[in-house]
Amino acid sequence: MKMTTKGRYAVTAMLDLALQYGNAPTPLADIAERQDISLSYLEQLFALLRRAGLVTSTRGPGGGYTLGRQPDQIPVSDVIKAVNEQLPKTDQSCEPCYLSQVWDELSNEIERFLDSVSLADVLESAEVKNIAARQQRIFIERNQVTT
Amino acid sequence: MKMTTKGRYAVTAMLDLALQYGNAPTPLADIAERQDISLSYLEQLFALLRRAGLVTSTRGPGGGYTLGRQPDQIPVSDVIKAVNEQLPKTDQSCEPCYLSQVWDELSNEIERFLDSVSLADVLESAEVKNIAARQQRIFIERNQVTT
DNA sequence: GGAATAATTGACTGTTTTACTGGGTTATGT
DNA sequence: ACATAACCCAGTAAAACAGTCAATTATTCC
Repeated sequence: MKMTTKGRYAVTAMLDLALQYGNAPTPLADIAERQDISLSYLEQLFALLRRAGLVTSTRGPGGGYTLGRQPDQIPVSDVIKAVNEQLPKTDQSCEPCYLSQVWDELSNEIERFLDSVSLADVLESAEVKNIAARQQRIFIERNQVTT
Repeated sequence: MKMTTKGRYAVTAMLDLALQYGNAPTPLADIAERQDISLSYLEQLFALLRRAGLVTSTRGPGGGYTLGRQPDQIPVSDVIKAVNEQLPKTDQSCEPCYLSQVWDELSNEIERFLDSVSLADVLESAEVKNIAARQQRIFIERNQVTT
């Protein structure tokens, strides 16, 4: 799981869309102004988000973008992965450097956390910590069995 | 909390050092070979790590680097922050874009998680999930009070 | 049909970060 | 003295980031 400012832009824009959910499609120009992001940069990001099926588009006047699913059905991790998508992930052939794999485990732990947090969750800011707690209750159970 | 490959390099190298903890100082050349990282790049990273007090150095033959503290006293977050340290964090003057702040909360949640995971924890790979669980038990309590 | 809207596409630019190369100097143990 | 290894610095190719600009296409509204 990569955490960069690019992912931050994408998530912020998606949160904006989530706030408009249920209303008419939102033009990128509106998001650009509200979130202070360059319109053309948003276009790039939304091309990726659309390819990932996270948003649907409507052209013409009154058109714009809409969330592809309900805000509570879109994990933050999906948004981040959509804009970061680089495939060269697993480098085999590296026998002695299992330490990199140890790092990967840590990274996966974070990914699992973001898997469990939806856009709707994030919007109810105070709620975020509850989600963390709820999701980690699963960890506890998992470890009570394993350990 | 920024998660990049740079941080991954740094953490991997520090984990290598953690494995040698208690022995003689480890030359960067050894780490470079074992972890397949460019020596000069390691030098750059260790300059930052040393400035952060995470490692101590010994010059001359038989010299090298040693962890500044015990492996269980060094959180992963410290390592990542040490090599990423860029100060321009808080951009005030942005009144309407509270959505960015919402993202920050999420980012902080991850940072808190990595605060609670030490190098020693990471090494006992299986242990990582236990840490996650333990740390989140605190969240639960925190939220039981708050909610 | 014509005009405005807004997505879609693509090429192109400047800046920053990444990851690395290579050179040197300084300290230190043998 | 000499080898070792940290330290320091200058440069650099490639990538990622963030944005600009222009053109095209689909749609709605008049």
